[in-house]
Amino acid sequence: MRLSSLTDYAVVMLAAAARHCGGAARLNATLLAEETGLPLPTVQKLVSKLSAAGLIESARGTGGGFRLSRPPAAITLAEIVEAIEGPIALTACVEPSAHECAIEGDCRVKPHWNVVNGAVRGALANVSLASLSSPIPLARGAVPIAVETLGDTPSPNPSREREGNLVRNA
Amino acid sequence: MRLSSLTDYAVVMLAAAARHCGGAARLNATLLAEETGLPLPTVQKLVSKLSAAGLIESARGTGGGFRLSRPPAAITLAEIVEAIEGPIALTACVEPSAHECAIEGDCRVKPHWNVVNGAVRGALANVSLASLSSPIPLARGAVPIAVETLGDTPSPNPSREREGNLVRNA
DNA sequence: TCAAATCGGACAAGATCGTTCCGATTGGGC
DNA sequence: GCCCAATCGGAACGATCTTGTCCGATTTGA
Repeated sequence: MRLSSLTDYAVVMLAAAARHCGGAARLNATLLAEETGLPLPTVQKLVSKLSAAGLIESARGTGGGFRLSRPPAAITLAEIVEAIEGPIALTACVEPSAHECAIEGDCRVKPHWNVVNGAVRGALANVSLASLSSPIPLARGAVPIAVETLGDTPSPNPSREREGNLVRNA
Repeated sequence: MRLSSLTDYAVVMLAAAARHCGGAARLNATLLAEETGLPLPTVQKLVSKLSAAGLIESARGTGGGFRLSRPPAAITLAEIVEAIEGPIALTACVEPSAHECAIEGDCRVKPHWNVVNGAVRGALANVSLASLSSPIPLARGAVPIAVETLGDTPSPNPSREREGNLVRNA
């Protein structure tokens, strides 16, 4: 239930790019690497994936670089996640490709996964890059926030630590 | 953005348990392993985690077994996910433990992650185990389904295949 | 006292993730 | 018209995590 680190980095990088004249100016990977604190090769890889997904337009050669292909308000978090990690699919069931789940027709759980998957994707699609780069977090009315029993479960398996993440500035 | 396989198996296992007299009868791991097609050691590991999380009550010794500690309608999908994978945290930012994200106070993206994380968790908390084991998927009114631009992005990186999943019956 | 069943830890195999390096391509300067 | 510099793009490597399995310890009923 965690996004990959690359997705996290991509959000930070795109948010930084959105603050540069709303994506109108042309940026290069070196500049953004210095600004965000991410390693340059990592930024380059992100640029590759985001360009392949159509979220940014890149130009090669001297003085080249890239810029957002759309205004930040028209880019959703769901698109960023899908650009880096592929289609949003909580389980193998909801992916369109064929899977060898025995007695797929009789599975009573499978139909529900599509609903849950759509709900999760909707939560991500409600967040735009523009709101992500704004200084104050505005709780959108369309996003349901349900954190009722968050302090009940006292960290079932606290052995799941991953401290080795890259230091980043944003 | 994908749940682990063990979480998928836990849902299948609990849904099968819920269908046994609503969790009133006492079950054992061997019976459920045969019924779901999951390997017995995997079911045993799941029973351990779910018992530690308080979702099921287990009794040792001859004639022992386990049963749901609550009615299926009172167990949510979010709780199952947290029991197996730990707290729901899309990024390292939203976890309560301290992280060395440089200039955390100046990060403009971090506050938004809490909102997004709550929305995703809310989508999972709206699904109960009872609805998960019902034959017909009822789209709950509280769950926002937004799949507007699902066919636009033509599978950015289709190399993400994971076919080696266990065959399961549900 | 024995048998049945859970509980906990340990282990190897596999896949995935993150990083780094190097080649291909393009545009400007001479 | 040619060369050089700067950049994107793809491939490969190592590290880390997850997964699946097994075995011994503990507990309870017959």
